[in-house]
Amino acid sequence: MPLRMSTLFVRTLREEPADAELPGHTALLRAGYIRRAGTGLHTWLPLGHRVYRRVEQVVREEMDAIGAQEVHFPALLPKEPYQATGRWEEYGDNLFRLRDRRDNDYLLAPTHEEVFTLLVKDLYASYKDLPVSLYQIQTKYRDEARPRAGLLRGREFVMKDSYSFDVDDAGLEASYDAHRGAYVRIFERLGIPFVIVEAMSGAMGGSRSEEFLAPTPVGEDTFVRSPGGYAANVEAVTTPVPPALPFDDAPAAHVEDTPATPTIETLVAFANEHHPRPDRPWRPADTLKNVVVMLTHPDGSREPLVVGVPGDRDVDAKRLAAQLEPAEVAVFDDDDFAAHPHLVKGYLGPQILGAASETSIRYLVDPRVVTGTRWLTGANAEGHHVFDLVCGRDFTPDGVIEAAEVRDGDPAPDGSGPLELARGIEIGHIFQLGRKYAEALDLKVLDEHGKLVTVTMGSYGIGVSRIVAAIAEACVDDLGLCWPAPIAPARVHLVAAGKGEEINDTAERLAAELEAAGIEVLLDDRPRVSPGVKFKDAELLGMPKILVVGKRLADGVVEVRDRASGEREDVAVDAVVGHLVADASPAPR
RNA sequence: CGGGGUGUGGCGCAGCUUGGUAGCGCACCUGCUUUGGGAGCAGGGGGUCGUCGGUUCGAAUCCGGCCACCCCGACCA
Repeated sequence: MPLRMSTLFVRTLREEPADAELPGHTALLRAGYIRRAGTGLHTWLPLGHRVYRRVEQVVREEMDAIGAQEVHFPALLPKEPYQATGRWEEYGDNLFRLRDRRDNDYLLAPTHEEVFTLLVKDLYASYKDLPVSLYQIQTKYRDEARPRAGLLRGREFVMKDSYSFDVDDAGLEASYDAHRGAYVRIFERLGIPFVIVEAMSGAMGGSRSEEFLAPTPVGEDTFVRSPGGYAANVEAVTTPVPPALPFDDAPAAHVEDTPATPTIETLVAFANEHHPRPDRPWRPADTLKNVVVMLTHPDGSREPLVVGVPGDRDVDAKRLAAQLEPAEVAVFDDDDFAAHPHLVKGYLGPQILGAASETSIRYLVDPRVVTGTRWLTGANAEGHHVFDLVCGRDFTPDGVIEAAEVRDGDPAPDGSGPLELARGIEIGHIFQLGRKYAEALDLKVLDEHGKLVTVTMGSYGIGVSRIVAAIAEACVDDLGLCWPAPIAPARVHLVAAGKGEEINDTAERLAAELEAAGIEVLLDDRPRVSPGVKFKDAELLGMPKILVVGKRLADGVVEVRDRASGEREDVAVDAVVGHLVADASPAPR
């Protein structure tokens, strides 16, 4: 049975809702696929839910195909498992917490590592039971500080999350690869363009990790790629380490008066005027910029940290935060400076920094700051800087940190060429959790020698509702939506344009024949609606093909339009079903 | 959590400065006309003006509190 516009629960909007956010989100609202129910909350209407269910089904089929088994947990969970892993605290305000009538704490789960781990622990005790992969398609909740971008960052969203359980690293590797393959097939089937990038494992802990991103300018994630095939989330980009330099002939470090030079810009200008270099002017890259932040560790303790980067680069707050997780990073405010009088704002230098120093403040530097590099940097006194401070001679950092901003043109870490920055929507994330959760929750099995071993886990997520939004953003144009065939609510939007029994009867007959041939049809059978309105709605709703039965029927001809390309062709009415069936079949090779 | 803005039928907005019992477009209902690019005419239904309090003979309009929502930033699948 075709879907009928005359009875479909939908109302298209001519105007853009005031709270529409992105082009695709606007189109979904205008086309009547979704309704906003509150901040970060959306209702799926029949058309939208149809698309959503198709995405879900593709995901389900490919998960089943790698032998993963579907389960379903409650979204509402007691806090205890999350306390055991520390995430009841770590998740902070982003966790929806609630209390029952007996004052017990609960949460609306943002993700389900803990309960999956405990489930396997409850039922399995032997290496013979492993490996096993379990998944669910479940509504997740995050109390986002600022929900935005329509469906892309809501407070409620649907995620497919799966978890693999293996006895050893080789097993985990195989489970990870199986999921990776399934994800590639899922996104290919959905017809959504994607790139796979190296990622940070983030708040989940763990090691190997990759993200699947749908490239689009409206994406919230920044990633890089090189001509040679390197691709990474900007948070995960590593900096090639230059070789150490000899410094035997370097002059001794010397402190100079540099009044009123609290910024790199003022410092470089002053140095060029009063202490010019013999070979070339001073440049920001010659300076070592030291940024102090305040860390708050999960146990609540606070620690100042200084990060040194070449002065021509800013610290990227996201990269810094990703490196320091699970600690929280905050700017060092005036009160903090007052409490640490050694730290002179604008004139920080490494001489008094480092775990072994008088202040014992941890000092981490950019990987470009290698032994033998020579710097112009703060002298820890108002209006003073030190010149020719040599790394490895005059100061020794406590370690390196990837916190400096990444720029277009920076070299890829694997030597595959200059990096290009781009934006994308994260639609999938796979990573090897390792034993973090198994250890925290004591998931162990007996191995073949009768010895207890801790299970190693992988965690794999796909944002199901987010994919619908990502595809809408990827496919939207001035006229409206345009779905890839595999997830479109119907393959053909059949417009009965004009009045007359013959037009209506023919439209009805073609709809029935197409459905009988396995082609889903959305039939615009609304009486007394002008052709113009039907055309606009057809374009807005975005079925891949629009079939118009109208005035040319008198000549035995109907019109087939391709929504994506806009191409139109006249087809004999008797041939059009065969034409559309052939179009829907896979191309012969 | 900082900064800015907005709350008026289902949707988009005007009215507020200068208080006098609510209006326009879209959508919806009825009738006639129209029918290949969001039709025309006529008639009609639908709003405690976010909320609580204050000022006033009288408040959508002025004053105060609260709430909600949007944008930019900080933070995150």
